[in-house]
Amino acid sequence: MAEVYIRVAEEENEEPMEIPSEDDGTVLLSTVAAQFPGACGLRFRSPVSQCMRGVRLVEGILHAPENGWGNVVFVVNYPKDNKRKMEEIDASSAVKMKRGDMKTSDLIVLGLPWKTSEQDLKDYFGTFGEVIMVQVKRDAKTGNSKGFGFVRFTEYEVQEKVVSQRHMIDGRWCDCKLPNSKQGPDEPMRSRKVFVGRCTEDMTTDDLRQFFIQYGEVTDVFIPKPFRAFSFVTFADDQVAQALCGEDLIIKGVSVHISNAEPKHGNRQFDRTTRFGNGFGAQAFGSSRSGVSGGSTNSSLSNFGSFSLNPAMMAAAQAALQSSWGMMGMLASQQQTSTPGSTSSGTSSSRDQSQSFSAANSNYGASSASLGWGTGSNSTTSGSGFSSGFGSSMESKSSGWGM
DNA sequence: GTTGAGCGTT
Repeated sequence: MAEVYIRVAEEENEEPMEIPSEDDGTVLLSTVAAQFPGACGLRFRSPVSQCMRGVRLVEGILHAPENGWGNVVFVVNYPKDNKRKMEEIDASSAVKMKRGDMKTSDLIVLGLPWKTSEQDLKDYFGTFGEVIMVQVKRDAKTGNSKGFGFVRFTEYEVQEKVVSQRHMIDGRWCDCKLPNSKQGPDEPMRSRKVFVGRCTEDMTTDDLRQFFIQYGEVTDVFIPKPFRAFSFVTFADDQVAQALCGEDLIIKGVSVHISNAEPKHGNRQFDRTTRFGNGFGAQAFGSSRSGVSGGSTNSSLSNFGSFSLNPAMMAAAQAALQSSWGMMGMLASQQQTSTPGSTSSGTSSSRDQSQSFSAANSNYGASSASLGWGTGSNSTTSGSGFSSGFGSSMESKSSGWGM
């Protein structure tokens, strides 16, 4: 049977990407999320009513509208669209807004194929917005690329977009970040990254990404190589990350432990515990919890008041609603296995430039196919325990976590 | 087997 694709785009007018449906005509949310990280649903403009309509979503499975998927371009829903109003009063974004003058800076582009040229970078990044400058760093003598470069945009919004996702450039996944030289005291980071302990060797970056996406948008997964039984998962939203700390989650039938990611060695950290001290009704935080993993929790819950809970609660609610991991896993395992060997993506550490896989969108996510984890019971992870990581340590991460 | 790469000649 011929494969059926549906057309999905981030915005109504953007160029759609084709996403494969399942044999039964449904589309897995995880398939959508593989291309649009953080996606939580789809909507489309009804040709009849001209209104946007939601696509039915049950247990992680998207069901076609009554007349089938057709040619309509479906638009991705993100949790933040629902959250935005609340986020506007969220402390962190309020602080961000307050700071106002957001200028662009050079971004380091890591993981470039050796062959990538400045023109290639310009062509690629030009699709995001106006590019002021690109560089590929090369060895002075040989002229060979060092595998990284820099890019700068005119618009800060574009920069934010670019750092928020990974980039397929000439067949390799690349990361764009603020360079070390630029992440100074004025770009503090609350930790969006968690440490995942007790990992097993068969957990791939895709496995982790697909698992953790149920809690919120995942921006990075790092698995040290060679195998070291732990990994790092970075979320778009620090509160999601913090909410997970302390949890024991079941991935592929294995209990992993989530805790704070410690600042990477070599990361300068400026101690800047006073950041919150002024301007906002923030005296409450002043009481320092300097340690990362302090013990006592319950006292600090009250401080943040109503708003701090929202993103994490959304995450929890989402997790509860999509208790479907067993099912998704089973469906995924019906897809054809492919992708010879490669455990794929992530911030892959092998600089094996020999990989020349076709950059075409083809079958990302197919690599998740082989996961046949038997338990249908991830639900154990969601209901309980989401409270534990809550109170502690939300406030302390004013900086130093630029990871 | 519970804390990760790589960071800018001019």
